[in-house]
Amino acid sequence: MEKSFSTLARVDRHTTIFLAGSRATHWAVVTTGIVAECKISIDGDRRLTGFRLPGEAFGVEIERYSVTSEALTDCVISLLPTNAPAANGRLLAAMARQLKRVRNDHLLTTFRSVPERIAAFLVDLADRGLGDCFRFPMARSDIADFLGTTEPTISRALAELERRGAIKRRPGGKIEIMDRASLTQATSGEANSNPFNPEREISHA
Amino acid sequence: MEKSFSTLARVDRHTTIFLAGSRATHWAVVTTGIVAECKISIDGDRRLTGFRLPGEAFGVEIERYSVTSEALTDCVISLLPTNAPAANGRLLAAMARQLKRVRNDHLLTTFRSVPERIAAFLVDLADRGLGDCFRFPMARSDIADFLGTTEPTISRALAELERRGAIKRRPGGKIEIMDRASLTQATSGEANSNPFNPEREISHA
DNA sequence: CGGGATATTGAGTAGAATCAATGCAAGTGG
DNA sequence: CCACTTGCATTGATTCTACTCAATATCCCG
Repeated sequence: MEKSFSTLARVDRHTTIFLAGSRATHWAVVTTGIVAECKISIDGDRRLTGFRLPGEAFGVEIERYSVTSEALTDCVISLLPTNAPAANGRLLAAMARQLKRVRNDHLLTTFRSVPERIAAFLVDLADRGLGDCFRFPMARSDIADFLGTTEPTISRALAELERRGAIKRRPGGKIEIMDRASLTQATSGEANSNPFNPEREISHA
Repeated sequence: MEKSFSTLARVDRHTTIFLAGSRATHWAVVTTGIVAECKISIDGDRRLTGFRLPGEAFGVEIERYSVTSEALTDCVISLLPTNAPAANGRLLAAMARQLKRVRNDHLLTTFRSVPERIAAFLVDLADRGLGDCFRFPMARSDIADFLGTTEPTISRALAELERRGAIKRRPGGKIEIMDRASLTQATSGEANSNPFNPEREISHA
């Protein structure tokens, strides 16, 4: 793999990194912190469409950004130019991965009940590198925004999942996944691994 | 624009065109008919993630397809090879458009109430070439599947929108958009055009 | 040890799902 | 050519999930 020109940048919490509608000159990879992709309506309503964890890309578009990328925590990101002919194949590969990720984000929000969505979200985060015992790296309000629900309902859903023995709440706000099967079958009623994913993403560029 | 090798294919209703998980050798553009992208779980649960109308592309991926593409009606599609080095820029452009479309599909499903989602969906279809008076090109059950609701609820939502004067049901199952503003403000509470779209897609390859 | 933000719990209610029945339209065979 | 069948859409009655508004608890930081 050839070396391409990337620059590291430090970004404060709540900073807009790429603005929807503006020219897509760069794309980026999260080094540390959490970035959210979102749409913001005229009246200030914000809708999160996905989270980007360390190692994941965002802003992978041509022409103009279709979503706003915002740092949910203090972040370090790696910026790459969109128009670098030498790295064209790389942009294509990144965009293909991005497409799969966006589809996955979408899928997580399609489950009918909130406990199902939370369960799927937990498994997704675990598989994306957080492991089986972690603290949510983003606020409840952000999760609620992404999953199309509210903070109280998230709390209740977590309580419900704990009652079922699927998870356990640990001190420090940590959540441990105790019974993966019961979490994934909460999302399908039958199968014992995420039934919608033909193959899991293994690595990131 | 250079000529690229595409082949036309006729596809019967309910046929799977690309299967999630299989090798992505081709992508395609709908010529006539309606194609749906969906995820299918082990237990047969189907979840539609988006509709592709004439002129729109689907299956634009590398390596493997992450969703299944299925003909909802009898279709004619135009197939293009994924690995055609001469048309690499074309694939990138198609994928970038696809990414925007998938994001838009996702966004349509994020509105909290069903009337909001239906309203946004109506405006979206109108803007994607169906105009202001059309018959839904797909079954109610497919719309329900896509919008995360049920057929009865769709009927009620349409009745509600008609009561508000936003739409009018015409003979032959047609629906006419009477008051676009009231439809779009049903999706935000304030603004008078889709508040989430920084720019509308104008053309297709 | 306070104080502010964040998270959980509680009571009441609204919206949508469910189950079931009816309406409607197009196609088929007698 | 009309009755029947079949698939699709709408309407109705009930149940239940999850939202809302509010209060309380917990965590983290100075």
